Amino acid sequence: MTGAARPSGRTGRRPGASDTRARVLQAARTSFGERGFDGATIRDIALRAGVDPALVHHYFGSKQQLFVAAMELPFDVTLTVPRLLAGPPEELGDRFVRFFLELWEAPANRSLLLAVVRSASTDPIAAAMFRRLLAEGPLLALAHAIDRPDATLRATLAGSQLIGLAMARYVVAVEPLASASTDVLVRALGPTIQRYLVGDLPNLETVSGPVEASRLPA
Amino acid sequence: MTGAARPSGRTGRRPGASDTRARVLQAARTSFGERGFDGATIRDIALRAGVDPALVHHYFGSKQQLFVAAMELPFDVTLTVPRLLAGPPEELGDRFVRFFLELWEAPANRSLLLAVVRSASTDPIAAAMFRRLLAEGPLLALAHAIDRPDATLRATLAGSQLIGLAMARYVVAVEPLASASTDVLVRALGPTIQRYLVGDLPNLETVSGPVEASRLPA
DNA sequence: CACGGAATTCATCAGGCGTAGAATTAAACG
DNA sequence: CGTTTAATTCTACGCCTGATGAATTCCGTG
Repeated sequence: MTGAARPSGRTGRRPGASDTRARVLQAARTSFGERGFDGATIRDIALRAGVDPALVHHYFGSKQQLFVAAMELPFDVTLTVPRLLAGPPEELGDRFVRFFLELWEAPANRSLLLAVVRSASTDPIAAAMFRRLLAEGPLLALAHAIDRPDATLRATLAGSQLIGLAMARYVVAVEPLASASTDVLVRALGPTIQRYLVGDLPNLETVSGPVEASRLPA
Repeated sequence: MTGAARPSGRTGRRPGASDTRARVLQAARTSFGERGFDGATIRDIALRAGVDPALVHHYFGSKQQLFVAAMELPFDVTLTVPRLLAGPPEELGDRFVRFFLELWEAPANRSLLLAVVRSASTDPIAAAMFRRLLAEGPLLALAHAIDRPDATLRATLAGSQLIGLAMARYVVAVEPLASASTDVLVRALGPTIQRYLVGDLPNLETVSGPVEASRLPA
């Protein structure tokens, strides 16, 4: 335990160094992660950080700005792309699923990711983050690196499966998915991701024929 | 347009027959669908129904009870199971994906389904509905009808892919998934669902060996 | 040691929320 | 026609929310 840090009782600046800003950010991630953007309250976040609610505003301005600040990813996702591409190409799906699960299993990331997913359903800014993670993150980079047609569609297809896994396993905790081991999930989902990214997706546009032609501007 | 039905202005019972209850339910579905349980307000629902907010309480008691009443499925899902089992077994995945998409594309169901998904992230009752739809709905019935091991895991795996599709396509509208045609999606997701339900999922429990044994009570 | 600026709290505001009860009107029933 | 019952609105309470501005205490610099 970090020792729940109650409000100071006395007014004015506290003696000693201050990691308050970081504590507020962590409290925000926890609260947003548990209740989503709308459900979380500045008062609750301040309480968890052991701080007066007004201080949160002093640091971050508004609830939205606090959310944006708290949702900054603590690492660079693009760095993971080469690591995923290394290794046998036919196991790429497995590697990605494992990477995705390790991301979620780490407690440091967990509440942040939960917060984005929980909030994306109702908050437009969170929805934009969500869309960016799913459609412009490492999935798209991978899909482009593998040089097959329909890269963006492939990336979002894979993303949809992974988001569904996150929803079922972490957000609403559907059994037996929620308690399944990482290995089981890799074996179950790996081939799916593999097929979406590099496999044959039959006739994705051929059938609807003239549609694309008419979509082109003159 | 249904002709936005403003509040009557005069107090007391209105002359003529009254479809108010149904209009409130429909307004509730729309509002819950757009903003989720927390985001929707009784005042907004009443406004859409052209009615005083107090009437909503008079009919349904509380916001939670209104939600439950509004989320009643307008059809019997179990009836669809035999229809899905009929036809070539190797196309079962395709049929299910098509069935799922038709469900969502119908405007009558759309807002209701959106409401459940949007609310499941934060409201426990909605989360329970969500879990029930995903783990006890037609997917589980199908998985049991096909007689292979790990039926519940198979059902939730398929469910996770479909929920992910719903999130990406309908809730946050990730392109190009949101604009993809039904046919494209059936061709892309059909084989995934097929594999989850009836395919070979290698070594799902063999590896972790003693785990289940020790889980059994004496 | 003096002083400016940063950190922290207090008190408070205006607004929206779910909910409750009383009052009013129309329909249903005998 | 009289009475009961259902439908509808009005008014309002109490609570919680995000936000603001002034007051207090400490740190850092000269």
